Amino acid sequence: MGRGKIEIKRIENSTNRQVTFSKRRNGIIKKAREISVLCECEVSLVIFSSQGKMSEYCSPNTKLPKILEKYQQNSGKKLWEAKHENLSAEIERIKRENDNMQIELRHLKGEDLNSLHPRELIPIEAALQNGLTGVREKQMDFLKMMKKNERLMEEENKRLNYLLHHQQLAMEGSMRDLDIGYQQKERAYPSQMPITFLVQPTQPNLQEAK
Amino acid sequence: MGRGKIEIKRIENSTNRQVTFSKRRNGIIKKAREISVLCECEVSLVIFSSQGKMSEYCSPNTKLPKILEKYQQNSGKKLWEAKHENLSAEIERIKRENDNMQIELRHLKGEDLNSLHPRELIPIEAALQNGLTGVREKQMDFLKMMKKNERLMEEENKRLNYLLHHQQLAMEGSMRDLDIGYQQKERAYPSQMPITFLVQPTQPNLQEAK
DNA sequence: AACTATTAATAAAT
DNA sequence: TATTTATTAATAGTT
Repeated sequence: MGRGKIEIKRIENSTNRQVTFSKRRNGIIKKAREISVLCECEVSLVIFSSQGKMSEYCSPNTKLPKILEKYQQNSGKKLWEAKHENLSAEIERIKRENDNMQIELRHLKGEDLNSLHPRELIPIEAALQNGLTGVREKQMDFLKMMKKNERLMEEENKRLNYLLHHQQLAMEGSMRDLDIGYQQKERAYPSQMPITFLVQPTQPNLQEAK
Repeated sequence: MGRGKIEIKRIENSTNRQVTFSKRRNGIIKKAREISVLCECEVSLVIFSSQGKMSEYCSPNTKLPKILEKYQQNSGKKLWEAKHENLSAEIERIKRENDNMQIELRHLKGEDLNSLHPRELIPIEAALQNGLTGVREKQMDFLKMMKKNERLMEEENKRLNYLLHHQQLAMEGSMRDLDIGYQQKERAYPSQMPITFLVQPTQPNLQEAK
């Protein structure tokens, strides 16, 4: 059709090819729309020109993903399924793992025990006993550490008390040399205890052991 | 084109529509092939008839997935990416769940306790104590049930013993009436115990309670 | 981008 | 369903 018949092979003249592309692209898109309307069918048409420009037609009331889904089912070809299969398999694997842990957890919490054989209770009991021992050991560790810290704090306290007391004695001595009246007023407060209580030992290390 | 002009709207006559579909489908596929050859472009055409039959054309040296990949890039539309993202998100979610359970399990098993604050040990200890109580309760239940079954079996045994004994006495009675000499020979074996031991009570139900 | 001679597609008939 | 044919539609080459 046209002023002359043409062979169906690549059009060498670039401009010509470009023009023909434009005309035929419009033609084929029109045809696609026509068949979809006339015959109530789903059509998906995607064209990339040699310059990479995209044109598309998709029949109304239809979305490309839907058509592609059907395409996969019909052709048995994998478009993106392969990518998804990996992910789906991964999900399955993790879910199974999850379920197993869930069951184990429930058993350890004393739930769903009726489904178990008496034999199966034994390792669970052992694990619980073991865990309890571990937790209590850890608690004892903490207790010991706290006691140790307390002891250290007491000693530090004593040491600071001692230092303070001596410092005060020294200060009182030098003040007495400067102003006897003022010093006497100060002396009305018992000096040792209040000052000592203001001293805070550094935060004891509760995470000592690893 | 044809014997008359037609309006572009659904062809109501089913046969006609079918015929037109067939002709135009061939036509559009031919056009698709022609433009792809003449103009060196990539074409993907998928058609589903109203009966659900699929036809397709894909330009040579091209695969549909490749075209669709380009389609996604060009259109910005998500064909399968959305699904992909959903699956990935799902995986993340389950993995997090998984990790949490793993940690809980390890703690219950007395592992990785050093990372915990002493405060956090308390609920763990409680859960373990609770679980242990549950498991031991269940074990006690089984024990009780077994003892009960044993008692039932003993009683059944006694009953069967009693019945057997009486039956034997009855048999001996009637045999004595028939043949005194033969019967005396039989009497040489003590009859009660061996026969009784051959009686097996029916399988006791170990899964009684729910 | 518009025109038009010519081919191609196809609607209706067979 | 396939073929034929009259007619319309598409388009190659031209302007």
